[in-house]
Amino acid sequence: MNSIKVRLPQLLTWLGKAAPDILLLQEIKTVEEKFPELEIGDAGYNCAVFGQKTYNGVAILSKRPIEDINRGLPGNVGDPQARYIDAVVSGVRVASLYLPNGNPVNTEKFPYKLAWMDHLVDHAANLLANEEAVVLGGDYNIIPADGDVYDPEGWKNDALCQQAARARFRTILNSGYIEAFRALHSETGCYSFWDYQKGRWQRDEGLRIDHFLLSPEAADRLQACEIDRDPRGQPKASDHTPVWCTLGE
DNA sequence: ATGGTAGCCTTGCTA
Repeated sequence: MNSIKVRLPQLLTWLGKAAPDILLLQEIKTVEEKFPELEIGDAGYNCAVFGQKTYNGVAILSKRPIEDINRGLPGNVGDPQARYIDAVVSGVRVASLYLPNGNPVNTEKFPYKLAWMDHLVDHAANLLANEEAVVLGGDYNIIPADGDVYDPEGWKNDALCQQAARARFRTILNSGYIEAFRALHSETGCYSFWDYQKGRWQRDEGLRIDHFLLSPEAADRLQACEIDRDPRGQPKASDHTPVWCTLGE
């Protein structure tokens, strides 16, 4: 979302219109003490926040009570970056994650991304053992396939397209998760992010990097998954736009 | 033409 402080009005507008039961936020760019819990509470939502000054920061908003909150990616001890929070809402384990970008590839940022993904692979597999509905949602900074980027050739060397990163993403899928949007849609050219620069939004030159991964118990309940492009076209928009999914009983 | 925009505070770094 690129700053909760700047985009609180847009967030409240969207909450009022879309009225989701749960909202997963990434890149709030602030600490828990400065998170606008009062305003969001007035809108009818509880908050669970794992914040950080300046960069990163994730949160879960929910109409229903948020239970068993866990801050930080289990197993990734000592990680100074706030990129993962999970909790239980209405019996569903829900995670909001902000996977490292990894660019430039020839710096320490890329191995940090891969190491973070290795922990996510392990944690996702561990969650499957509980045989509960699990939804791992957020900014994965992974372009799963060439149909998910406007210029695959131009992006092939970017960290978001690297084989090593895509392979780890597929490992999670192979372990038993489905990627909700792709499970329900075969069409390409559907994007969740458009860079601020070079008129990418106006040209519809985007990336699909925001995903929901669902355990079998959640996948059985999946009814719909869509991208709401409307907020990206509004004034002072985030460079990401909301992706949503619905689970039945 | 190694550009361009946005947000944070570290007026450079991250995306």
